[in-house]
Amino acid sequence: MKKYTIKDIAKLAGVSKGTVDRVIHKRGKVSQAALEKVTKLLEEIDYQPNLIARSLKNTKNYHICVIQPNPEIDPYWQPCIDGVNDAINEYKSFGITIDSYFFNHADTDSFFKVNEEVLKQLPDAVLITPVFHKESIEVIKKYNANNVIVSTINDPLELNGITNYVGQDLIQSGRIAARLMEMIVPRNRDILIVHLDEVFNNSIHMQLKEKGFKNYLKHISNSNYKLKTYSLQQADLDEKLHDLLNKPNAISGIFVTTSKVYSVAKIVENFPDLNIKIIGYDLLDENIKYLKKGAIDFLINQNPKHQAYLCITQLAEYFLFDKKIPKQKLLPIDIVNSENFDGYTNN
Amino acid sequence: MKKYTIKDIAKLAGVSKGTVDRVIHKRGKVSQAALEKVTKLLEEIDYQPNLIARSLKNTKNYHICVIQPNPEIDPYWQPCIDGVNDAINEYKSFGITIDSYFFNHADTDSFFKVNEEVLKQLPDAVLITPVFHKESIEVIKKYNANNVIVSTINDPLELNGITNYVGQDLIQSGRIAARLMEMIVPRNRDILIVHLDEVFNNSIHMQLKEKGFKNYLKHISNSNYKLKTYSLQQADLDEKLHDLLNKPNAISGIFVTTSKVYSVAKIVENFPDLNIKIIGYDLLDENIKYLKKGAIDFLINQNPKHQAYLCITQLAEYFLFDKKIPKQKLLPIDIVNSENFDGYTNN
DNA sequence: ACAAAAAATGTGTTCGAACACATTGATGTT
DNA sequence: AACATCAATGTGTTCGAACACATTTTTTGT
Repeated sequence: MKKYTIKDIAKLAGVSKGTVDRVIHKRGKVSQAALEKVTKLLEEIDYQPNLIARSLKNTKNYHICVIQPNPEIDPYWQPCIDGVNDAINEYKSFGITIDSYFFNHADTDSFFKVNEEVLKQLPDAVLITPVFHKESIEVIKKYNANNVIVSTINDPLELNGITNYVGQDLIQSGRIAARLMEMIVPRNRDILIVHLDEVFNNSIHMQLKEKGFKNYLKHISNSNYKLKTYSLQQADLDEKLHDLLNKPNAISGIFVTTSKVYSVAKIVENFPDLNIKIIGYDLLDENIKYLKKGAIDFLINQNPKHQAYLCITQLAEYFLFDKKIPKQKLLPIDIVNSENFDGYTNN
Repeated sequence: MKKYTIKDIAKLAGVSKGTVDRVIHKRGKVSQAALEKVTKLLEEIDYQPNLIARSLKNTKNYHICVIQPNPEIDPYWQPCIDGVNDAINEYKSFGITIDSYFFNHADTDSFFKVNEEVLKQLPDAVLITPVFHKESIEVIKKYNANNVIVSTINDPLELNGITNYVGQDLIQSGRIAARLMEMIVPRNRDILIVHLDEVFNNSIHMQLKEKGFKNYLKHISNSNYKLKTYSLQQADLDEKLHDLLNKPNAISGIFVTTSKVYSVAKIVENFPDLNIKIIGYDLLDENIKYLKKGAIDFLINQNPKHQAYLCITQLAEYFLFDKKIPKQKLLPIDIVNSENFDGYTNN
């Protein structure tokens, strides 16, 4: 199982390593005879270039900028930083530098400002978390014009300018929630779908989850759930939810399409007799607290940490080892309950 | 953000690269003055050696042998091969060769024979799937005596001779099943725990799962489930299960601790009125078929493919880049239903 | 047939770390 | 003073691929 080098092949073919190199890289300037001889040999021994030697030659330092919402404003984004940090540690000695930039996810201006700053630096790639739908499309165009590779996570923009998207199938995500709900909420009951955020949010992921949720329940026979949808900001939640829970024909299940499910659980906790089942998103500490108590029944893990990590990893492997980047990478959608959350938080 | 090389540091410290090298590798033969100057400089600029250059120098070809049950006899083991193949593709151009060896998981002799063959080759590392508990301990001792690194997956042997174990917390795995069962089976009902395999199996993972399952149910108040445990080989299943299902006070939930859950579902299917909930293990095609139909309610994914892949990856990164191997790596325990299995099978 | 142009082929250097080997300088011994 | 000893330091080569540059061979035009 010898490892063949260019030199070995040159000797075997009776030519110089320069010629072998020209054949491998299709640089031309090679006679038909030499071309055939070397090509045949390369195939025969299944030549695999030593990627370590190859990338050693390439001494360039690659620069990746990460642009994401400030986790101090919304803690949901903290795992992204952790994922990025893991990637930094893994690749810093390979000549890849990564800088993070934060914007306020309630303020499109800050988003534009940060992107301008990044664009000035002309990094090799940017990783954008597109919470602002149409604004993101705008800035991505600018990056494309400047040959900056654009990667996105979390929210599929369906855009040509994006090199790779790492995320989840959000419609399917909604279907999963519906299937779980079906298993734990008796038929004919009322189920609430709640879109909940601190601020107005023009990203579409909540709508896609709702679509999947309804879609699943529509196609099972005799389900007869009564569905109601509310789009709320956190400030309004308390009043609205109390209204609903105090009505006579109360609800039996709540599907919260965001990571803010803990604030729903906090209120519902006070109505233990209603035996309301709650399903929501993401492994925030606050969510896990209620999951352990049994106030939240299931959490669906969007795995932002792994999304960010994987995205950076793909870029790094592309720069360093010429590895192809898949246009889209859909991560598994983890179902989390009070017993298995540990495996997802400690990774 | 310049990347400093040994040469840079030599120049800055006013010494030769040889001296810097001696400091970095603590080879001695360096004056106190030079040592201090270089050490200080290294810290100041947080010197990170270029791992690519370092490993280029190391031209050794590492050899890893994988020893696992023959997937043609038990298809559960096919994903391991897929995981290993992924790893092969990823590392073949880095000077890592991997050979697979299969044994019959019903025949300890074949296990010994294969291990003998592997030992003769003196590979750098072996990846063993220890389905035979005490036999595995025996062969691992031999590998240790010959300085062959031993990695294991799937079944924690709690043994000193093992360099790394990649797997899951099996007790917790049982608890997860119990938590799910609790959510979908009404209280006071009968629940069956079934250990099911084609052959007699002396590995302990089934016992650990049972322990976790019982442990969880014991500690919830008023659960009052009646638990019964059966250890069966597939040949005896049909008769035994029919017996049980035809009794008056029939069971409402079945927890199968192995991947053979499909053969339970196949029988239970014929008793739709009993509305029996089934939870089992692993994403075999046959299991997913029943999961989709609703005959199986949940599958717990042990992710053998990722276990194998990760194990090889860790070894490779250790050989190539001196990366530390964690003694134990516990993978998350995935809860799979009819809607999210796709994300786990297509990876 | 011969020079010039073009094509084919060969040679040598580089990347950064590792290490074998060579050189320097200080100290001690006779 | 001459020489051996030994610690400290410096130099040069290697790993495999990539590519610039040098050299040889072939083709073309007159």
